[in-house]
Amino acid sequence: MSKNPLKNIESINLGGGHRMTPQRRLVFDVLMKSQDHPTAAEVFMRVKNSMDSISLATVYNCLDTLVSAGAIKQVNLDREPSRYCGNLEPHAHFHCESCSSVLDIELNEGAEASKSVIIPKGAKAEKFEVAVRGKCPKCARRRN
Amino acid sequence: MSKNPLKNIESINLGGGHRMTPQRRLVFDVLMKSQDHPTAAEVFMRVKNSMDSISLATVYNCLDTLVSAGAIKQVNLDREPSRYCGNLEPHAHFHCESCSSVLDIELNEGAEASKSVIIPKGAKAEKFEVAVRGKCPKCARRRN
DNA sequence: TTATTATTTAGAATAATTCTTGATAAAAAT
DNA sequence: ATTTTTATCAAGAATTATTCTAAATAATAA
Repeated sequence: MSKNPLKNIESINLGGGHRMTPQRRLVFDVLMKSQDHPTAAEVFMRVKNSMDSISLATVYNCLDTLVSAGAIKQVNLDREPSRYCGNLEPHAHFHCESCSSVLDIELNEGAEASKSVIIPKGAKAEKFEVAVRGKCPKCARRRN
Repeated sequence: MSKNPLKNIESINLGGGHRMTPQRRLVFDVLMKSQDHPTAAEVFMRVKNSMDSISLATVYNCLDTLVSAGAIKQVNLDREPSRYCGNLEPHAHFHCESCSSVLDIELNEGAEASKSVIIPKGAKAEKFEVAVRGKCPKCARRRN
């Protein structure tokens, strides 16, 4: 189960007249239940179990809406399909170069990523993102 | 001019029987002369000035070969087209959310990004990447 | 109710990138 | 020097993730 301070979907304010719909609820629930970082296509397959009539376009729409509302996170690594993440706690991502899986990794208190770079004069830094690439525990063990 | 320890293209070993060709040389030269981080399409346009017959597919091929050889870097931010970077010095990227430009930013000695995250037991971290998002000096000034 | 606005769906469209194929060129072998 | 092998190039087709379009449906507001 992902760490998400939103007790449930009902507490999400989608904003701007957006409605909470069965489709959005299901997409959100799937992400809350997911340990991995599914792509839109994977979310689609999982949601289809509960609602066979849902379309891939709707899954994309729902994911976009939930990302905009700050209810979930979108994770982009390299040129691979976007992945989605229900963990709203600040964290970074570990990207396995062997199996392409994505793992959440914890941030070290007191060693913020923001301290590791020198922001150019006049620029306004808003978000810092750390991505680690390598071999996940499973793949490292198999030494492939 | 990008910081690149390779004096010139001739010193690049492409490896595995790969040849240094006029097209690869030109693509490399364009990146050496670029301050920005051009996309493949932009590299294509710039290279076309020197060699009108070159094709976009060839530019993609050359970029891939040069990236594999370690002569240039590929920079992927969000789902935007890949950008290419002739700066081989360790550095991070600042991504402007207003104009989509990409700036190289320096790393702070002694505050390595690797210290900011906790690598899972058993995983082998190979590369650390810091990306900063915000407004570049130009866009921050215009407050848009 | 009626009018307005948001949502869903299926499929078409888009765009970056990769793949395919035949032609060309360079390198290696004879 | 030819022949053979291998690598490269170019044009365009194919792929794939994602977005867009348009019509149907549903929810909300008037």
